[in-house]
Amino acid sequence: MTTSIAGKMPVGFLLRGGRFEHCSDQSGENRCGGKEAIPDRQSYLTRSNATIQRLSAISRSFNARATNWRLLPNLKSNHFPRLLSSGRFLYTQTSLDDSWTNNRELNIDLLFHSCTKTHHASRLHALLIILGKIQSLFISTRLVNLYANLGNISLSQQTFDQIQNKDVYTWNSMVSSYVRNGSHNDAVNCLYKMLKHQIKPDFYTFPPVLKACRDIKNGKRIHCLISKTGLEWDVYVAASLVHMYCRFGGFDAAYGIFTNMPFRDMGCWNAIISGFCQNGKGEKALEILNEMKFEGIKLDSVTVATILPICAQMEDMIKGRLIHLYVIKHGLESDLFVGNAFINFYAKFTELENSRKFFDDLPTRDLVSWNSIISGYEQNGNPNRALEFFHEMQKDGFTPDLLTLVSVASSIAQCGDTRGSKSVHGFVLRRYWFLKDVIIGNAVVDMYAKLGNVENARELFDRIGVKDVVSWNTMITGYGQNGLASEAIEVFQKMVETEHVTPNQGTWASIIPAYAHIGALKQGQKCHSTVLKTGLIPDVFIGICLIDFYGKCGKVKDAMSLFNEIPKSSSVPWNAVISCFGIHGHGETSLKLFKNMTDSGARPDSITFISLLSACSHSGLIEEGEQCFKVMEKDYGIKPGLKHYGCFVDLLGRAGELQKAYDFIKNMPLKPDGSIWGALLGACRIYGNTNLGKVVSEKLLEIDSGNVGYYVLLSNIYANAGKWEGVNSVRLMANEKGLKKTPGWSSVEINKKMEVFYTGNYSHPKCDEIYEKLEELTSEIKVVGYVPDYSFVLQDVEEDEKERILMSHSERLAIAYGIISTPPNTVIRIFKNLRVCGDCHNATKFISRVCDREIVVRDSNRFHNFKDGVCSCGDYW
DNA sequence: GTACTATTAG
Repeated sequence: MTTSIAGKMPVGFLLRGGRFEHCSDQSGENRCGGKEAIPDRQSYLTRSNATIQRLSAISRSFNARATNWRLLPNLKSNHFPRLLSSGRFLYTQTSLDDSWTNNRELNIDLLFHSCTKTHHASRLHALLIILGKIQSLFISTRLVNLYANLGNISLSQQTFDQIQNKDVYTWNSMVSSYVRNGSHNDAVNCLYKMLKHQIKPDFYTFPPVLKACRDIKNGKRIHCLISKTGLEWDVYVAASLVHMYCRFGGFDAAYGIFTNMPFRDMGCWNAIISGFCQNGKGEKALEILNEMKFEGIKLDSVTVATILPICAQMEDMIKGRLIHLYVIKHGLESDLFVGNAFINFYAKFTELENSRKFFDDLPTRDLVSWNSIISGYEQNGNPNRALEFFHEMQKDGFTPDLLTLVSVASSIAQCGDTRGSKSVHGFVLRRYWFLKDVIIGNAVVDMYAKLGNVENARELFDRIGVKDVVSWNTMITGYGQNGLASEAIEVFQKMVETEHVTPNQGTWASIIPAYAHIGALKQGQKCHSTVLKTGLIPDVFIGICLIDFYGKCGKVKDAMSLFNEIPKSSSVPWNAVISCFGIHGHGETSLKLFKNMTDSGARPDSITFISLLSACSHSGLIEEGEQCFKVMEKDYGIKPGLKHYGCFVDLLGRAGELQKAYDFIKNMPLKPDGSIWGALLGACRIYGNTNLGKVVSEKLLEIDSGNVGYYVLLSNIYANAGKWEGVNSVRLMANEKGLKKTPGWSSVEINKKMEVFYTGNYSHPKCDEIYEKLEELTSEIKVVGYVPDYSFVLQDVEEDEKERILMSHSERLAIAYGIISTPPNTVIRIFKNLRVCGDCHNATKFISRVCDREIVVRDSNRFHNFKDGVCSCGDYW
């Protein structure tokens, strides 16, 4: 907590109307709002009698049976501790009891140790004044330290100011109090004040001051001062100097001091190692570690705790394991810092059993241990276990901190626990943590977004005062993952306009998928060029996003050349490129890539097989698909999930194997969900199988009666067969349920701007021109053989009305607009949110021929490349 | 004096 905030908060105790109350605790809640000062020794000493009487009154109210005491020395053992206690002071109470009953001197040391809140300290402060102990320089200095340790720098400073004849020890305490509470400038100024008072700094003074230096200039100035006092080669001071230089990138200076030191203890070695580690010189740190070993010096717990995160960062599992052996050999396993470091180390390598072992074996645990194990489980996809640890931790008496809640928020999101999310939000809100650090704000925004609650996410996002890059990225991703690409783009644009934030790799990895989603080729390409300019490639993350992006925008070649550039250490780039060829109907290429993948040693995962199966399905590769399905579990140990079954049903269905698909569903070990029956229903529509369609739709409406898509499909089937009563009854059913059809829309990118068209919409400014063009096109294509297929019109109306309905389908509007707004020979790229209508598919083939244009349509399912009157995917939409 | 935890992204 900074001075300015703490300074505004009245903290301490009040003697008001016989009530002894504290008005504030560490959380900064101000309960009485009155002005407050720290206990003033003079007034207490002169008014001590009155005070004692008041104290006795209060004590009586604490303990009704106690009446016979007036003066301090006559206090009964069970009264006075009560005065100091506030529920958590049990330890003190017993120790005081002891001192009192045995007529011994108060154990002040114990009292100091028992203070865990500012108001405890204030009461102790009062007690010390009453007992006259405050005159002791030693005790008053301890109070300065105590307040600082409890995070109350303003009381610490006030206590310090009241001390007369301060010695070095007092000044040193004040300096380090400032540093501990983040008041860096105050610390440095305190040193200068101390010099002004002609107090000579000693080797306890400089280390904290060096820690407080915020820039190299200040650091060098302090270095000069140190040289003048002749303390330069003190081990503590020198180690601090080394660390200070490292912090500002002065590695040579640091190493220079280090090598010139006449004597080096463990701390010095650790200081330079940690200095290098924390400032991005992990390799150099490991070199020094070797040097150290060469000199026969053994690592201690600090060295281990410093070096382990570097091993994790450099993905050097082996080095970590060697250190583990070393630790066992030298009995450092039960060290708290070492244990915590290992919990994190193993969690990073997904070896939770090892993390768990360290956690279980720790003789004492601290908050970091709990946070580490919670985040370990959370990061490794076991949010339930993480939450169990969270509860266990509280049972164990630990108060969660901000970082605990970061992990908890993510766990709650992973569990899909909407109610829990509100609790998390409230928990953080009540503690004012949103003001303390952006991290927690970002985590909660992300939690809401992951739970699909974008409104709450946005509201909180807007409230975050100082947003950092991650805040923006989180919001962009949140929108993107909830299918709200245009909102994501809007946030991104706002971000670009905001000063002090520059997009980083995370930003690109969030915005590029949004552009991919709506097929905004030009805007995505602009991102790509910006990325190249900023030199962020070959970042694997962005590379993969771009592969996916180019794939979805129909630029298979670009996707492939990017794929060739990036490292392929995991399955993810492979998955991206396999699915890219899959959606374009190049199933064979996908299969070939899969072979390359396994040859290269990359391990396929469940997503690989989803991409692969859907690739087979898009290309009608039944046998290959069946083979994939078999191999998946047998050779790679991946249990097929619902998505895999869905792809496979789709594969059989598209190939016309309706009965086979139906039998397959009936025999599958998992309970089929809507998407699986939906795939079969889609196939029934393609092959006009009304009977099976009816059976399947009954199953579907049992499981998922709220999904409009299925009603639409079923009514499609009826309409196809000319059974208009069926169409009407389905429509009636859907209406009864209050379901509305998802409006179909298509977009086309003109001049780097996305234009969106809704089916049957006449509101576009160029509407007349568009319809004019469409009428012209329709008559032109009719000449070359286009026959409208009215089965795609679900309304039972006259033929010319049906033609008008087909013409106003969003994809056709977008194509017509594309043709009138772009120069000849330009490729027209359309994106449609639903599946392309079959008649539109047919019409587009003819349009591509009469206009001599290449038209690429990406719908919710796949790609359709139209050129010279043919479509790359045949007549199969 | 030196040490262990940190959110987003396919």
